[in-house]
Amino acid sequence: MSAQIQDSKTPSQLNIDCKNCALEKMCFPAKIDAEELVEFNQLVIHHKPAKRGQYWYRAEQQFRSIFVVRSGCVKTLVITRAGNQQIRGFYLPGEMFGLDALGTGRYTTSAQVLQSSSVCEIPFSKLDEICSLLPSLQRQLLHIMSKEIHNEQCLIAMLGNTTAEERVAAFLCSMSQRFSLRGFSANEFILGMPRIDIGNYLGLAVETVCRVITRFQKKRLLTAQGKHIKILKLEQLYETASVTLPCTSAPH
Amino acid sequence: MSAQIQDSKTPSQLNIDCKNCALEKMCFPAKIDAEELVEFNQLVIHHKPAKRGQYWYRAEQQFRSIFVVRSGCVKTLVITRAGNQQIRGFYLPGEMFGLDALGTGRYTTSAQVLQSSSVCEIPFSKLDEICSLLPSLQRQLLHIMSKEIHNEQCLIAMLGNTTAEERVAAFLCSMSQRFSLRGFSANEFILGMPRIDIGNYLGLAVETVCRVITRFQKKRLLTAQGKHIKILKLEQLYETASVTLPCTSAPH
DNA sequence: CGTTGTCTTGACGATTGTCAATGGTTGTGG
DNA sequence: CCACAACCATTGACAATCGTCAAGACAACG
Repeated sequence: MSAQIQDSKTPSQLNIDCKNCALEKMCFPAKIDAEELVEFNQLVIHHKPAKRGQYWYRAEQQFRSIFVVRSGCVKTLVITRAGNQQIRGFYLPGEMFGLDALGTGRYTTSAQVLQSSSVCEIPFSKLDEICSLLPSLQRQLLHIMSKEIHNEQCLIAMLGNTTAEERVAAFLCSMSQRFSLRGFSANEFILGMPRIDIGNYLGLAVETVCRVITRFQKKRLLTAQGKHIKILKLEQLYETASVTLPCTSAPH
Repeated sequence: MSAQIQDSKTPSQLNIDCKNCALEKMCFPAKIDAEELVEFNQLVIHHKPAKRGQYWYRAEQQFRSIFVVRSGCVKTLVITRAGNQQIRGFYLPGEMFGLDALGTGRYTTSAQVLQSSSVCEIPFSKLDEICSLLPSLQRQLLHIMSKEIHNEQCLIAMLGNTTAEERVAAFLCSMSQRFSLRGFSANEFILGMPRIDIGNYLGLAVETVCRVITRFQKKRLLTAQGKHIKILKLEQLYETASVTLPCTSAPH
């Protein structure tokens, strides 16, 4: 089952350069200098936008690349023994996925496009070569991975909360934070994923997610029209989330 | 608040050598050669056993070292806004903690001794130096971090389960696996942590953890006498856990 | 403009948290 | 070795929360 995105159409590279990318400051090459950036740019595959539902890789496939979201939203998931999908993470612009495969040599999750999104692919064999020449890049990679660990610890914090309100609040705070760190508004954003995926991710039924959001609206903490979220009382939302945020993905 | 373990008594180094350590095969220097191991061993601080309740580091403190559990059990935790502790992870012999600090330069959790345990400390500044000389060690560090990411994804999987039975089953399976990977029995082990910490970790009340374990005993899936767990039907426990395990810490 | 998927709400039953009580375990100091 | 004090594990009763089922509104998309 070679079910990569290349199956249906072969996406060619776009004429995009790391140097001009809006994400440059928060992406992989954030701390390397101009000359090195040119070199780095050459190994990156800047894919054309991919449509909803398509896969960047599937669980068990051999590790080949690390990916960075340029726009849109990507989710990672596994299929449980019962045959259900369980969502492991959402990735917003500037965030990196595929890192978990580095240790085992195989992807442990599948990565699927949620909103149509553009993604950059960094083949690891080449990255590894370059890293051994550029200590700063090597260090940058370590930092990104450490941040990833930190992010996941924060997700764990979120899921460790016992009540649905705490979890949903923590989820929204984490989203707010991630958007904010990428230069978007911390108070108003469009969620890239449907409620059912949020529920799956948080270990809650869709209906519970909806009801909690409705409750938050009645308390005037926020307004929500579908995926469009506007947070009115961020501080109070953080209090509801209870756990020690801020947590997620600072620019690398 | 300099609340490290050194406060009460200054633990001196033990006369222990990485070369003779039972964990050598699954620890940090697993893949480096004999000469390099000597060098590596010199930078490791082999601490004397620490007592229950003592801290190895606290959240917000400046990152200085990575730690490896040699024996016993260590938990990492944060204090929530409400002033409660939330447990982020348990670390068994051969497992490494403190990795999340690498990116931010500060520990994001506090690390506290559960069962009295021995720990090795690896000062990072020196490790960083050695790593730039030994590419194999550098690569090993990346692998360890990637594994850590994978582990946490598995925890996320566990917490993403909606029912208490699924969560507790997943927790026990994960423990079974981790013990097994370290050469202990997969079916019979002593949990290093009290029920209340398991509950906290899983987002469940203590009583629920107890009741689920009692239910498992009635179903003859396992027997439990306090912390002593004996799994009778591991396969069925995995089915109850639902999520795709195996997941945790393969030897690095 | 219909089709499909998503969001929202209500009703009800199952699960889980809270409170309270009891017995067991572990560790400490005499 | 014993006695005591913490701490821990377990169980029951009851209330709150959450999942399930069902139905309808809304939105996105071809």
